[in-house]
Amino acid sequence: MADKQIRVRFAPSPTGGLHLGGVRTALFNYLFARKHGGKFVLRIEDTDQGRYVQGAEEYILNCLSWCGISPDEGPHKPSEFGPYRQSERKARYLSYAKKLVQMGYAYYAFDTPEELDLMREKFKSLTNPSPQYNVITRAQMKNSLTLTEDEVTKNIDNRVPYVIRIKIPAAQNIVLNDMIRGEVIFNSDEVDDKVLLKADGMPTYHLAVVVDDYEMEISHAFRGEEWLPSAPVHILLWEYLGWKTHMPQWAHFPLILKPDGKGKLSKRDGDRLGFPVYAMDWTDPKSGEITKGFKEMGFLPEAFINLLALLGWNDGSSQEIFEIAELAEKFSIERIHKGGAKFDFEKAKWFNGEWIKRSSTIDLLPLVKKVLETNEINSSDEKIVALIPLVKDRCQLLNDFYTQLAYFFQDPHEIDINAIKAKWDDSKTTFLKEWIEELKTMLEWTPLKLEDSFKQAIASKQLKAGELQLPLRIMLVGGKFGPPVFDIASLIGKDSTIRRIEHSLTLLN
RNA sequence: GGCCCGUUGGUCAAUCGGUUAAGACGCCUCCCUUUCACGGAGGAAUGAGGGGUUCGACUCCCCUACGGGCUACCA
Repeated sequence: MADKQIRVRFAPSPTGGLHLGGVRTALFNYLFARKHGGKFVLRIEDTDQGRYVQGAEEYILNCLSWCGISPDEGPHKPSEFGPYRQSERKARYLSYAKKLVQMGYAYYAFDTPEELDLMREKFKSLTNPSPQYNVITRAQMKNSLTLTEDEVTKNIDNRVPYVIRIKIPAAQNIVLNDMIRGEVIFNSDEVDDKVLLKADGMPTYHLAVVVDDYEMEISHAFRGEEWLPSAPVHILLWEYLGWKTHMPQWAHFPLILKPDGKGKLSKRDGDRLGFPVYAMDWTDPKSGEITKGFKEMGFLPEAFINLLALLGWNDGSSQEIFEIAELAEKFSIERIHKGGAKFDFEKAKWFNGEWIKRSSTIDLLPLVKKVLETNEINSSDEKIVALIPLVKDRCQLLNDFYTQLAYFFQDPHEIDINAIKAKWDDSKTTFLKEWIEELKTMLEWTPLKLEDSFKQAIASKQLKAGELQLPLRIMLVGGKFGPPVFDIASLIGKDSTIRRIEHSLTLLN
């Protein structure tokens, strides 16, 4: 294994939006490949024609590309290991399935869905609510183990629909060596005769994953923990196909769980709790329904990757902010947790805030510009460049730049006038009216001059700066937030400053 | 129900037999700041329970409890 090329794969099925757990699996694969100088391949598991969704494959590629973890090989970048869509590899699965039947490791089964239901109903008991198709039950079903050879060939000739099932041996220990969990032992009596080849001629995941991992020379196979129970089927298949010595090293990643209750995180939880679950916006081609993604929610890909990497993995130090190259350097499968992690959106936002703070103005410029544009604010680059340093410490999501910047471009839509009213009186109105007159004659419109002017005027009226500076801010920006007030006044200009004060004054009457 | 995986503060988590059980998010207090953030200093908060093994267990073993996954001609 040491001298073998490291090859890993991410194998999503194109059924919809790309879940953050999927991105993390892709990321861990990518990091492992980078760390060991291997190849990261994308394989599309589109064997379920009923669940296939138009556009999902391209969308997945876009997500990975946005995250900066584009695969080295895949349908978009073929090499000698292709094709990379399982639907395009159909013929191979059939021939391997037949080979397994010939060798006695699999068999034809002609049971209809109704007959399967019937069987499950018949064998159902309190102690066994979901009977399997296994050593016991297969003897009573319609398959090439119970039928005569003639009957079987007749069925096939008559195009009676059939599936091919693996024939799980009785009373055998199947050992999985998992890089994260160590040795996991399964008893073959507990695993059922999984369908390998479906009636439509397509393989199930079980067959496809081992055929493809073998043919694509995958050295390490990583996937979510939900696959652990079917691992014995895959191990048996590697053995039966005579490829045991080529079997990849397995690792089953812990699941990403719902923040509140129980269970793995789903798209629904995001909708319910108000945070994204998909990497990017996903539009369902049938319903047209849009599901929000991290990208559109205002996440930086660097932050997204960073927070995902730390969900179930750490380098053993207390460092939390990593860029992708550093992750690739420090990553190791052995340091991945065994237990699932609840997703915490607050912490996710913190990561993003850290990355915004770390990003340069120039890197932020196009992103901020876009946020402003989607809110119908068009501005020169120069102005945005001047503004970004003023507010970026106040933004956790890119979209926060809109709230933090809008009042530089337009008068505030809403003014928290009640916050002013509470401690207002005529003397303050008078003061501002007089100060406006002074502003009108002001030649140098700089923060410093403005502050001087304001403070001197205040002093001469025997008022306190604190009592008027906050109201002034609210008049200019609409609320209690934003950079130093005289910076704002200076940047929005004389006319806007005076207009906004006057407007608030009329509201106060 | 069965099988499998897991279990350190509310959350993410360090520890790989000997520590006052790190750090981070969130929360609270204070400082900085006549706003909000950022930053700084503090604070509350953790080994599921019970048995072993050991001079010594968060760490190793067993049982229980709890959580999760799987149990499709879906992946």
